[in-house]
Amino acid sequence: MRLVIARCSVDYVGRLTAHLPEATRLLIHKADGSLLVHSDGGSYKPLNWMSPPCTLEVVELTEEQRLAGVIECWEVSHRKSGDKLRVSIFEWVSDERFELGLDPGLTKDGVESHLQELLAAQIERLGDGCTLVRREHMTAIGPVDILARDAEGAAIAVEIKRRGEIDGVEQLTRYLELMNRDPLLAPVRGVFAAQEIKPQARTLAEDRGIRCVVLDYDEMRGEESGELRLF
Amino acid sequence: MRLVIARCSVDYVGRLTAHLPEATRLLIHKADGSLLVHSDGGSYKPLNWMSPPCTLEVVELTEEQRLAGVIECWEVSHRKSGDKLRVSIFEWVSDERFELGLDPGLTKDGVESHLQELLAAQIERLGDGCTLVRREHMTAIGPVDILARDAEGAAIAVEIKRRGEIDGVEQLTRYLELMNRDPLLAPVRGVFAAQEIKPQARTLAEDRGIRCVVLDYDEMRGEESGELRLF
DNA sequence: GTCTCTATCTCGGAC
DNA sequence: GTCCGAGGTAGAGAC
Repeated sequence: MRLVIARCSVDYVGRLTAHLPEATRLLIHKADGSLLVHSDGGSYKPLNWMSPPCTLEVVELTEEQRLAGVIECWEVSHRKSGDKLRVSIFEWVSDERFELGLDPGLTKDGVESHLQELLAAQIERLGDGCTLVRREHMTAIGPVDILARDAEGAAIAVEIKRRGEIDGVEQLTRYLELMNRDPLLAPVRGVFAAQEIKPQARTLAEDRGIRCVVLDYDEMRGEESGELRLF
Repeated sequence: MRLVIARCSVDYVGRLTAHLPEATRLLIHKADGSLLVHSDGGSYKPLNWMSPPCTLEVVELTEEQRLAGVIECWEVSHRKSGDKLRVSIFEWVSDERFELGLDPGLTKDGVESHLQELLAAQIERLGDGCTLVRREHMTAIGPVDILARDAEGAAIAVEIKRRGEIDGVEQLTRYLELMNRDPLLAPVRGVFAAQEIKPQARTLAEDRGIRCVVLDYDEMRGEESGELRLF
């Protein structure tokens, strides 16, 4: 990894055109060839960048650049898309290299799949007498998160999100339309389950006869660990 | 901006739980308090991070940590959500500070708004005799990108995307449903215009009677500059 | 390879 | 502030 602090301007030409005026910034050139341009704020996302696979080339300065005060120019090109990042350097502040080695990487827990797991194990949260048919029930246009049956045996299709927004309702609507054409399943009712459901999404869902269920993640996790203690 | 290279492990507790095992990494502590943890690859997105507004605190080491070889421990807490990032440092490799100052920021060009501008100026691409009514025509659920009328005076609602995908068709469908309830506008036809239209989106659109129009950005830009030259 | 959906999405704009 | 839509979305997983 090469870390450079320099006064520079940056131009990107690719899926869009973008320009960064001259200022002092952090340039991170990673071992995989990628380049990140960071300012001292506006976290996480670089001001500009080039993703791997790409190559950095120090290019010859034109007379025009030299007169403008440029002392070095980098051209970072994406190997497939042809996108280009041009960094014009006006002043070096710092330039260092470090050997970091491979990173063991991040382990995560607590996302949508966990919610799905918990709801499958606590399917009665959909209503008394509900039973699980299966998780990831396949349809022609993709898997429905949970397929269940109510106390009377009628099918229920459940779409689970961490945050329930309009596109989740649309997704469930497409599944329901398709599943209701299957005489073995129809009629299928829809349930939109999420930790948090946005007002617009709730309105759209209820307008379409889809029931909204807010899931309490901590409570569900507590119930799971409580059950585990019984064994 | 403080740049640290250190052997460290990182734990995040917040919207999810995540852990990074001990390894040498780059820690970027920005002027706004945010912290980024980067490895030497997998560009753009940090392995872990904390967004502003947040505060970094050097916390007392427990006996357990000391025995495990930790020499310093940071706790970065988000001021509102309570999310926490804990960085346990085992070895310092480098530690430097730089004054970068405020960044003038990025200027962009070439996105959806420009496509909208161009299509408004070249509205005949929708068909001979078409006329522009207005851009960003407001409806109760949001603005329609372009409202136009065909040679016969019938209304046309246009949704513009850089890449036309299913959710864009759903969005236009919602607008059309609403607009067709308005006796002053109805009947309103839909046009889905994009630089590139995905097969699934095209199928869905045509199934709903929405016409698909592929926009050639370079050609439209050329026509614009060609017209400008005439003046 | 393609397509699809998630994301500690981030970011900006409107209300 | 909240809500909503766009993104050079990126990234993972299924087919």
